[in-house]
Amino acid sequence: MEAAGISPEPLVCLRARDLLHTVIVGHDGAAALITEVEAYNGPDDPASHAYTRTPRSTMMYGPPDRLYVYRIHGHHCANVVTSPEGEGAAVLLRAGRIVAGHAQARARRGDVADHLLGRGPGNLARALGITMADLATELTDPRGVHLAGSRAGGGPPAGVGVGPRVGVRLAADRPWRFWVPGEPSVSAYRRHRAAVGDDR
DNA sequence: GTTTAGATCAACT
DNA sequence: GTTGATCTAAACG
Repeated sequence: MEAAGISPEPLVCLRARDLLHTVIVGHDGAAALITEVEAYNGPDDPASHAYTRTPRSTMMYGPPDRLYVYRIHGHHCANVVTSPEGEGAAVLLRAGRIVAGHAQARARRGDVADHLLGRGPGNLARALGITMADLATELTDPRGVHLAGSRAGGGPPAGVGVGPRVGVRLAADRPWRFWVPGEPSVSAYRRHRAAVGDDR
């Protein structure tokens, strides 16, 4: 019997919330205020690449504040490893508002409206110039792609939107997506066509 | 065995 | 028209 058991959010969700309204600096001066993220909880999350442990996913089990990049549909997606060594949790950067280097971002993305430059994980990565070459980048090292030390959006967001992750097939109902309400750069929810929930 | 490159198609703008 | 923690297949060790 579930005694009013609202399952507590894993730590990675708190880290995901923390990343909102922080700035990620990409290549050639392009930078984005993070407005939408998703949490992936390693071995306890069927939707995570770390669910099966391989030489590749081992990187996610490594030290935090490193960049995990993967390809999908010919695009790249950027994740931040957030957990201490051994846990394999990471946060997908789903959207951001370009706050610097608009010209560079637009050169890579094409001539689109500002709020569309970093809308969606593939677009955000492209706007920032992130590719597989940036895999395992130290996000604390200002020489390359990195996270700004502190929030530059005027502080933490007033409220945070919460909902299920976009486009995942497995564990589709876990509300581990977080976004800044009112941000036009946040993408709409799209459920996977063959989405499957958890059995627990 | 694992990893990267490309593609498909429902949902979105 | 555009996008994407899916999917298949080719490349690699």
